[in-house]
Amino acid sequence: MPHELSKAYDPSAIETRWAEYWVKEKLFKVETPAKDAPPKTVFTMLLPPPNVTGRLHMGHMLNQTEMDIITRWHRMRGFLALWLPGTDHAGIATQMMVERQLASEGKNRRDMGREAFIERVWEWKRHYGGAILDQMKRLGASVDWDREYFTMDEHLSVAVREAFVRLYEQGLIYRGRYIVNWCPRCVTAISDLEVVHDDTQGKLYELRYPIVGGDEFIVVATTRPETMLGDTAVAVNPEDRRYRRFHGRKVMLPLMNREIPIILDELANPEFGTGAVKVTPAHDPNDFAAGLRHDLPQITVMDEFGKMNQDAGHYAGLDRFEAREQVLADLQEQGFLVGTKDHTLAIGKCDRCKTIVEPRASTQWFVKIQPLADKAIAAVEKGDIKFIPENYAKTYFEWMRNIHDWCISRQLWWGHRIPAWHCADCKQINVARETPEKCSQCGGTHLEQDVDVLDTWFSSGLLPFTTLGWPQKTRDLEVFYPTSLLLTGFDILFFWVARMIMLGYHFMEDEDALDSVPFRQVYIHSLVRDADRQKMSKTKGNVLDPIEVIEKYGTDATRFTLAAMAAPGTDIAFSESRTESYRSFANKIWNAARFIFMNVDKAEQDKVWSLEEFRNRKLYTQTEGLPGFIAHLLEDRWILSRFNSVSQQMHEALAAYRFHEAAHLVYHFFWGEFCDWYIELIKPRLMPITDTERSDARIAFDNLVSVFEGALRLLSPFMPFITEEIWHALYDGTPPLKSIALAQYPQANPSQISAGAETEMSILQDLIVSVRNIRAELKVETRAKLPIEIFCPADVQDLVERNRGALERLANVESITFVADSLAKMTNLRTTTRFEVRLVYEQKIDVAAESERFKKELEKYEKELSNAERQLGNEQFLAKAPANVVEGIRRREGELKILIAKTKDGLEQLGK
RNA sequence: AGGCGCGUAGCUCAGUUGGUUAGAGCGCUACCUUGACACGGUAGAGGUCAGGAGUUCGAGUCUCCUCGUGCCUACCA
Repeated sequence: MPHELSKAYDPSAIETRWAEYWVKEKLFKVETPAKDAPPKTVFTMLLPPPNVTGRLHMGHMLNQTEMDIITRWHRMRGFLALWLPGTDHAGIATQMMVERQLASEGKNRRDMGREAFIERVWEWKRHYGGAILDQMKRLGASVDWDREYFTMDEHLSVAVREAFVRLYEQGLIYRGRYIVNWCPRCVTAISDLEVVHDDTQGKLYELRYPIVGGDEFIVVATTRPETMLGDTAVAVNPEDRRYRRFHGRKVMLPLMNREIPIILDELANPEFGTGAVKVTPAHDPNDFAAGLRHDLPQITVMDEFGKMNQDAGHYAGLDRFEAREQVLADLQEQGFLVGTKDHTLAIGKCDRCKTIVEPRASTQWFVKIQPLADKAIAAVEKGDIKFIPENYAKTYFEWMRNIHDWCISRQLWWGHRIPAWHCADCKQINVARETPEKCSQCGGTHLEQDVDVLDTWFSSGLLPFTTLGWPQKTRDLEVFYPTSLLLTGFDILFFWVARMIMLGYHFMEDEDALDSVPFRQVYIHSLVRDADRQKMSKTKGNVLDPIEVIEKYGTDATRFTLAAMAAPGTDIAFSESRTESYRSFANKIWNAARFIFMNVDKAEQDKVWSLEEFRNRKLYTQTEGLPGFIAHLLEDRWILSRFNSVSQQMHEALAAYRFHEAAHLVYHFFWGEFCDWYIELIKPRLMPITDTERSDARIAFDNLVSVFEGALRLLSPFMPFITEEIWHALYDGTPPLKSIALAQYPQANPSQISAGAETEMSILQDLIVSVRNIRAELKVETRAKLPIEIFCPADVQDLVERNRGALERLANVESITFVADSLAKMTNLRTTTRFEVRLVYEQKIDVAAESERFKKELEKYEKELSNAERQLGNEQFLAKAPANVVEGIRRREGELKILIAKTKDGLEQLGK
């Protein structure tokens, strides 16, 4: 038996099967086109590489669903669509993960040594690193798995070294001692972006420092009293008169009994606190800068673990927070603590482990960012890169224009090791692509590679071109760069997007690429929140696991939910009730298929219709409309018109990344038009008896299957699984292509759009709904067929005559009588501007309810009429509004007058 | 401190350049197991678009203010 579809739609029974099939058959593999190959329009997109330690969350799923819809759409439109997947080695995150694992075995990395540890991480990666990509396969992501990359792959590592060396040679990478954000738990420097700020209730302590050679004091304020151990000055503002007498004096630093100068510096803001500020150059960025201006010594009082060191006097060995308490106690005891105030401050914490970050002077590698930023700003200003929604460009500019140099060295083991070798003999730094044999300056051979690794984002910032083979001049780079689109969340706008723009622009300009931007468009999607609009977070415990949702409702329904809720620029409050309803939608599609297949099978048996002939028409290769569609009857002309209108609108929606609009369009078309009306209208034609009927049935089947097949293609990027399953079944398991994903996406054929058919259909629908409506109102028994009377103009009468059967069947009508006079004074009536229809039914009606309804209607009409009249009476309006708007209102005014008169008649009649 | 966003039906959300009667899903009410589907069908109720002022012939849509709410950025001790 052909067309086998199980009775109930069960996503779990089909989805894993197709997911595996797509991967196994390498359906989305993209061969590099040969030089002399006929040119094809190319669509390239990079998957934002998830952390290799990652597990799929709703944000990923939204991101990937949107990317997949866009990629599948382009592929079906005939583009050479390359979607490149991969994972990120995620320095800190991965190292932490493995360290935790080691800890549970009672080991730690320092005991193991660097090499053994790294080997252990690789081992971990081999075992667990593919998890998130396996989850992706389950989503149906149509990536080219043969091109999967890992940011620590050999060829990507070569590219990273190349990029580093070039930037160094260009003077855009330097090494120096500066204040950086230091995480004492991760024991590494982190960039500004990796610090998250939390408003915290803290204290502001006021300390008094005695002036040397007198009995006066100067009072300074601090939130981190333990750093006073490293103070090397006190600053006052040169303009601040209060402290004029202290200019040139020194203070005795309490506890440490060290004389330190009073300096004059803008650092001190006379408006804040006492106007005097302690200066700790080794532990505060502002103080650090002031220290350089005044040539102050830097005294580091903490070690890399956040413990006080030997320069912290007898506090050495204490943890920084213990030291704080101890210092305060001692200051208090010795009378130097003069005040404690509540103070809220945005305290910086490590993005990874939430440990309070310690600003710390240390030697690090930096990228001199301004020259790169300038070009990257220009690229967006010029429109070479477009942000969608546009307002993200603002955020981008805001950040780029206030950018600081980028600290790219990390004191980790897992990552790309910095390609710099220190000469033990002459201290020369040798930056090189390959491990150097001897020092370039002194020729010595005692070279040690720098121990630091690069910030993870340094390598991911290069991906748009390194994944295509850079630094070699590959054919891939020629064909696929620049990528077409970057689709990602705003949370990595600065981390990743901005850096890709800076680095892509920089390096690909070097390559003299025709277009050096890494991507032409950036679509920023919104955050997926929970049903209560709360941000999903592990600590809140409100994280929805996409895999669980998929298991409950199916991947298609979950994908569709995300697409349907993904209006650009607004967050998504994910609600399972929506997913439930889209599972119903999938079920509807399933059952429509079953209905069609059931009839098709019978028609084939009866030799009424032939799948083979249908197959030969090759609809799936057609780009425009539904070729071969024969439309004499209204429902056929109408559904063809609707199909093309919807195709057109979907194209516009997808081109603008308006996923929710596209989803709603296809949903409404399939359910509200194709199923609710078209299938219902066509049903009688599917069971022919006479020869005439048989020949019409052939047309009916052709049309039914054509529209259905077209609708599957429209739906396919959104719901790839169910459409694949049904499409294969439609062709008896031997489809003309390996996948619906390789078929053509329907595009509108304007000549198949018929305003006339759509208008006529809407009148017929109104008529049917009106009769049903009267029946419901009168509580007519469901099965009872009743006569109706219609008063209407000749064209509507003609329309009804042509579709008499449909009206009778769908509205449960026994007979139709056209009357010559208005029915306005009759009961059981519905009135529109095109017709009056009355149900012939002798039964007491609920006069009160009926007149209530009339009154309500009347009120509505009158309000609208007064609005219309007001506008039409306004000369300004007539003069300035466009003609079609005026004309529309004028026409509506006429209609309203008629409706009001008729409704009044009806009311009067009820009164009798 | 700056910047961005949100407030539309009971709930969750749409509503692109201002233009005729503001939509969807869920929920709710009534009826219906009709040969694809109760994950269904038919009909229905439900909104002074947070509040105020302004621009305009015309504002859910543009401007300003107020209230409520969320987020991002920032080196104020």
